[in-house]
Amino acid sequence: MPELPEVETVARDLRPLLVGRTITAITRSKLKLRNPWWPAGEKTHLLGRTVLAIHRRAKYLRLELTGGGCLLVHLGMTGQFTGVPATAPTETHTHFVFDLDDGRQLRFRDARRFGSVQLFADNTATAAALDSQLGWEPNDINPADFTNGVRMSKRVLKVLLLDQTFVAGVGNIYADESLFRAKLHPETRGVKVSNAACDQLRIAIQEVIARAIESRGSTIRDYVGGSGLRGGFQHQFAVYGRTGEPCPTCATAIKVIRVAGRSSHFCPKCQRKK
DNA sequence: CTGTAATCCTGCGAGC
DNA sequence: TGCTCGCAGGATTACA
Repeated sequence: MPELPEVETVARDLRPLLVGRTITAITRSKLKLRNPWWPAGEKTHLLGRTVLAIHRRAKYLRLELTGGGCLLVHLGMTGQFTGVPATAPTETHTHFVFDLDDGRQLRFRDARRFGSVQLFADNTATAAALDSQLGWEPNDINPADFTNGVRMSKRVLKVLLLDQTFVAGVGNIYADESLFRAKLHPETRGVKVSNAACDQLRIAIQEVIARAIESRGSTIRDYVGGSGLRGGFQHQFAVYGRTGEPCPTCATAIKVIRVAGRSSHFCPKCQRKK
């Protein structure tokens, strides 16, 4: 599941392959992705445009183009966004192929089509619109505002961490790993969390995300980086997907429950509900 | 405000 | 061996 660390890895991988390259051709499958390729009123063109920069915000990638436009990409659940030699065989579920001027191709592949690729005419406006809809980047959380936000909320912590308008970029895996690291139960409500525990949670999120980026993200099944390499952080999971296995701290069996429709893994001894 | 559930979609593994 | 079923869960929306 591509979350912030996976998307960041794709951005880092793609920068040396894409920045300065010009798009010379586009091939597209007929199958619909989550959002329209040409959003209403955004008609512009992509052929002949050069990639100026690649930006990541939360789980979104934005390719800034010459001519003022941008390509906005979300990997959804199973999306892959890779730069490969044009001679590489095209795999099933490839929905976009962008030919580049150096003999490589930028490809978007997504079996379940929860992802999207959209072309916007105004890069600046697109960046601003994203910003207005998203909360803090984990490495840019305001500590006092974070604590206030948690303590003013009656929602359970798991739901709060998945809320992209609060902290942006955390998904199911890193929410569970962060809560374990902060020793907080996923069903504890924000109002019940002490100031000190809020600080621990904020730091836990930042550390988990940073460690995951260092390991190039997590590959459960589908995820690969921008050069096609799998991630490595799945080998460092403390709780996610480890139901019944021993807690790394106390060896108690990890439990899984459903919170807001999502599987939530935790140690019943280290993470007591408050 | 908060919560629940449905929606989009395919692949895979469990169970029979 | 081949079938059905449940599950995976990011973002959004409808509804209680």
